[in-house]
Amino acid sequence: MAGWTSDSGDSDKFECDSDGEAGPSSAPAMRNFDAPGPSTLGSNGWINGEVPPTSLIERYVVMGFPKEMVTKSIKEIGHGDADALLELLLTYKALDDDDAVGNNHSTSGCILPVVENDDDLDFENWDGDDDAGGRESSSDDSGYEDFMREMSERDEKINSLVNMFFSEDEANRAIIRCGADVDIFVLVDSIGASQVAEDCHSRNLSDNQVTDRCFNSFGGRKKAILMEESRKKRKRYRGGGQGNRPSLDGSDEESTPLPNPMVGFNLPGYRGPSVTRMLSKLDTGPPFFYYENVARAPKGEWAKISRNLFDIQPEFVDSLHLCAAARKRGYIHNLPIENRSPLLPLPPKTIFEAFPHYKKWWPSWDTRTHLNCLQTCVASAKLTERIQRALVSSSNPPPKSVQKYVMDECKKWNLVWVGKNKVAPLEPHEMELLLGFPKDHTRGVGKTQRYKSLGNSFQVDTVAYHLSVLRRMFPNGVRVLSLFTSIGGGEVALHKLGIHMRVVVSVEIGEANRRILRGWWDQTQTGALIEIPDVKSLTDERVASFVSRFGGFDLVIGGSPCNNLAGSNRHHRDGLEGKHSALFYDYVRILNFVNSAMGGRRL
DNA sequence: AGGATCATGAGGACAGCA
DNA sequence: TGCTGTCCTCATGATCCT
Repeated sequence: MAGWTSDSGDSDKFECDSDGEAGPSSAPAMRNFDAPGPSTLGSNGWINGEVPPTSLIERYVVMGFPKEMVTKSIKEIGHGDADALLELLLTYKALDDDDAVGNNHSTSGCILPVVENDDDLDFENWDGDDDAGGRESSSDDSGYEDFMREMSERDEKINSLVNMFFSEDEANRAIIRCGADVDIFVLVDSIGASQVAEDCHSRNLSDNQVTDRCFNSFGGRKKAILMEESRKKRKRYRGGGQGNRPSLDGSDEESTPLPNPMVGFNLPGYRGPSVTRMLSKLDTGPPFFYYENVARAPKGEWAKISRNLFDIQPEFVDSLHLCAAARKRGYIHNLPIENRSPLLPLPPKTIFEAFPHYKKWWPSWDTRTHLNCLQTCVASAKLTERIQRALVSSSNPPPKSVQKYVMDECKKWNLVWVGKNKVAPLEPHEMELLLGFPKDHTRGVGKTQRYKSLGNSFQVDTVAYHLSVLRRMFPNGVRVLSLFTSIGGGEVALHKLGIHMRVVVSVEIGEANRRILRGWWDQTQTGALIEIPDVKSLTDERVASFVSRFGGFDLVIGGSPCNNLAGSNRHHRDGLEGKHSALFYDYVRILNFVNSAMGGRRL
C-alpha cells in the first residue's frame, strides 16, 4: 500500500541520489532557476523572437482581423507581447464590429487557430514564414493597373466564394478583412472565423472558453476543397450548430469530430495543413501537462475531458503515421506545437520494415502494410489453429470466402504470417519494437502481463514528437509528475529525446508495471524516482509537499485508465463515470493543485 | 491462489449508393 | 437524405491449468 513510509524512504533516496549525481555543475538540480519562467514563452507558445512580424500579420489576418488593423496594432505596440497585441486587436475588432454589424459585441472576440495552407509545407524545414512577406509587399502596389487587377481578382474571388455557397456579403467582408490578393482559402478561413466568432458571441462565451473551442473547427485548404465538393461538408462551415463542429456550448449532444486523416496538429514529414494554435497565457506552462486517452471514446466524452482540462482542444493522432501499428489516441496538452522534432532514427513505418522476415510467408492476398491497434489480449492458439486448418484444406490461393475469414481474423487480432499457412500473434518484444520501447523493456514479468502492460502503454515515438519541444526549454532537465505511469512510456520518450529527468514522481497502481519502470530506471537514469502506488493516496497535501520540496514540476504527464472508454470493452463501456476511467478526475484534481501550488491557474 | 487461455459484440465512424 | 455494409476498438469474465 502506498504510504508515507515508502515515500519518506524514497525521499531520502532522492536527496541521496541528487547529491550523488550532482557534481558542481548539476548541484542546482533542486533549484528552479534553470526552468524557464513564463517570460520565455509568449502566450501563444512561441518562443520570443522566433516569429517574425510578417508571419504574425498573416496569422492574425486568418483569425479574422483585418490586415490593416493588425499592421496598425503591431506598429503601436510591437510584436513582442502577444497578449497585449491580441488585447488591442480584440478591442479594435469589437469597435469595428459595432460599427459594421451593429451588434453590441464585447471585447471578447473569438480567438481562432491558424491553419497553415501551404501545399509545399515541409514540416522538417519550415520556418513558418513562407510567403507572408511576399503577400505583404505586393499589397503595397498602388498603380492603376494594379488597382484594376485587384478589382478583377476581387470579383473573381467573390464569385468563387458565392459558388461555395457563402453569401456575397460574407465574401465582401472577408475580402475587406484580408485583402483581395490573398489566397481563396485564406478567405474561406476568414469567413469561417467570423461565423464562429459570431457564434461565440451569441453564446456569450468568455475568452478562455472560446479560445480553444474555436480551434480547428474549420479552416484549411483541404476543408475548403471538400466544401466545394460536398453539401454535407459545407454545413460544417456555415454554422448553426450543424454538422461536425465541436459543441461550443459544452453540451454533450455533439461529439468531438475525429480528424481524417488523424495526424494531430502536425506530424514529421506529413505534407498537409498544419495548425498553429494559441493558448491563453493562463493555460500555458510551466507546469506543462500532457494527457492521453483513446480517441474513440463514447460520444461526448472527449468534450467532457476537454472541459475539465482548460477547454483545450484535443490533438488526435493515429500512430499509424509514425510507426507500423495503428494507435488512435487523443492528447490534450499545453505544450508549444511549433518546432517539434521526431525521434531519430525514425521507426519502421510498415510491417515489412519492422519484420522483414515475415515477408517470406506473407500471402499476396493479405494486403496489410500496417497493423491495427495493439491491445491487451492476443488471439488464442485455437483460433490460429482454425485458421491454419481452413487454409490447408483450401486451394492456393484460397477462395474469396476463406480469404475474407482469414483476413477478418488477422486484422482483428493483429496476426502475422510466421510459416506456411501459419499465423500467430505478435510476441511481446515485437510489440515493444512497434511501440518504441527498448527490447526486453517488459521482460521479467509473465507473458500475459507483458501483453496487458504493452497494450495499455503509449506509442513512444508519437509522444516523444509532442514532448520534443521541451528539450530546448529545459536544457538542465525536467521535474516530472507522472500519473498512471504504466510501463513508463513518457519517461522512455523523454529519455530517448535526451531530456534528463531530475526527478520523477510516478503514480502507478500495477505492481508489475512499477517493477518494469524501476528496472528500466535503474539501468538508464541518474535522477530520482519516487513511486506511489495509488493515485488516491496522492492527496493535495502530499502534492503540496512535493511542490515545495522540488520547487514545482515542469511536466505533469499521464493517460488515465481507458477501460470504460475503449471500444473493446463489451461489458462496462460506461464512459468517464466508469469505475476505472473516473480516475481521470484525479488527474484533473492533481493537475489543478500543482497549478495552484505553483501560482498558476486553477479551474 | 494466481496465471494462462478462451469466447464474448456493441458502438461509432465512414464510404458508397440509390 | 437515408440506408446499408464495412471496418475498427489501450477489455472483461469464465474456465482451465499448475
